[in-house]
Amino acid sequence: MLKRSFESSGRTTEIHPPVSSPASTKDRILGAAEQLFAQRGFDGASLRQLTTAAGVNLAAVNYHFGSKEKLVEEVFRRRLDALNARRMEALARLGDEHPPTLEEVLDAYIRPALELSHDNHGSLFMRVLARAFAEHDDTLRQFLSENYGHVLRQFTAEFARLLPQLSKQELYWRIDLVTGALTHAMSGFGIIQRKSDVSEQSHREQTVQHLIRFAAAGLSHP
Amino acid sequence: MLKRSFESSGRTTEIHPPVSSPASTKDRILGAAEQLFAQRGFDGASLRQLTTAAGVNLAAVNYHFGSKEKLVEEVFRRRLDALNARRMEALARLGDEHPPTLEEVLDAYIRPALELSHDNHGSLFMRVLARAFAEHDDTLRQFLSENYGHVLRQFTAEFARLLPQLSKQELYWRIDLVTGALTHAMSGFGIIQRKSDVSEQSHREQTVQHLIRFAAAGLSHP
DNA sequence: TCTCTCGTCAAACGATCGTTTGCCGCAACA
DNA sequence: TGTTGCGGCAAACGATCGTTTGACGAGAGA
Repeated sequence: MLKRSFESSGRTTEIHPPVSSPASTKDRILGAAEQLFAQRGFDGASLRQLTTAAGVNLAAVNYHFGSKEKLVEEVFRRRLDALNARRMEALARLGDEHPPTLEEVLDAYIRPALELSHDNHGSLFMRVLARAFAEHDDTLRQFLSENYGHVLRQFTAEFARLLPQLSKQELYWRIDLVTGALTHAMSGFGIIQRKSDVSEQSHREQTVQHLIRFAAAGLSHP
Repeated sequence: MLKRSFESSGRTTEIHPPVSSPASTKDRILGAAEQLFAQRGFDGASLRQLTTAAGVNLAAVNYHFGSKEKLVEEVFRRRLDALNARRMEALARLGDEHPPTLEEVLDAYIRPALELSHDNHGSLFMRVLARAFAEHDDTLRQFLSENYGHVLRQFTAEFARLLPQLSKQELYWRIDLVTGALTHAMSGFGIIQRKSDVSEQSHREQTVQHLIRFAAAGLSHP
């Protein structure tokens, strides 16, 4: 019957994701979609598998999201809105006292992503993100560029200020390589085994430091 | 009717790929498959699109390769056999006179891949490879590990010898990050625009040096 | 109480998928 | 000159895909 448009899909009524105890149909779909998209890809996961896993009717996806493609976008939006907001906050907080160092800027970029990838379902989402990078789907790339391009531009400007010796072309090159390394690592290829004698938190801190030092070396080498 | 097994598929009669002027049906399929897999993914490219592009009958794929999955493997095998052979040759050639440097080992690993990615269809194949990394398809990963794992192990051993200060865990970590960066870059994300005033060859040489220095910095930073 | 909207549901739609079938023509070989 | 087997072809197979439909019940508002 009535189909709610993508832009007005309840974003005023519920600011934060699930919270409600049994989880709404929309949130159950989003959760199952994230998991199945990560495991089998956007095309590989069918709406029938997805709705069965979520315990909802097949038609629910088209009713609540309009189409499978819109569902994909919503999966991204739900995570990336929070992720990039935290990145921007962290970056803004840096300039308060002194000009930030390269490692501090990298920390602002990397730490929110790593915290997300250590969430309950966050690591699944990082795989989804890696898939999106590998698939040269223009529609999805345009969506990402339009909605979150300003974050990358802001960080790029910061890197350019910190690495004035690099030409624009060189800088873009290195940022691209760093992006590839981080995406690859955080999508779960990097088998970051936590030893049983270190806490979850200290392990994460070690990983953050590891990634930051690698990225800093790749960006600033002579 | 008769279906030739995967292992004996004419690898004795024609050592090198196409060469024959109008190209055999098998090679036309392989070429079209490489292109379409790169553009639309393994699932996204249908056998009908593929055989139409190749100018062959729909049934030809199952006749010559047995199944779509076997075709995927053959696409990989055709490129990776040559690629990894050249890598191993380059690595073996290094030890002749003096113990190799880190940059020389990286050169042996990177240069063959970059030359492939600048080939006619080679760059398409690097995209296929990036997709394979992103898709956590166990069958495909096992195939890659079984057939080309020894190459990665050989280079890893060389890196371990050159970077004795790193723990095993640290070394694996860094190799993984470098792998992600190189895969990402060479699959065509890195927009390596060649300026019109430099030759193709000198541009490639610059790119090789760029990647080597980035990888060396990431591997050996304190 | 009547009406209308919303969410859910089973069922079906047409399209497309990978694979299989049976037939045909050509070339090699006896 | 028959026979045999390989490769190509159109056509169809059953399965699965994303999407749409129409009916049904619960709940809010008049």
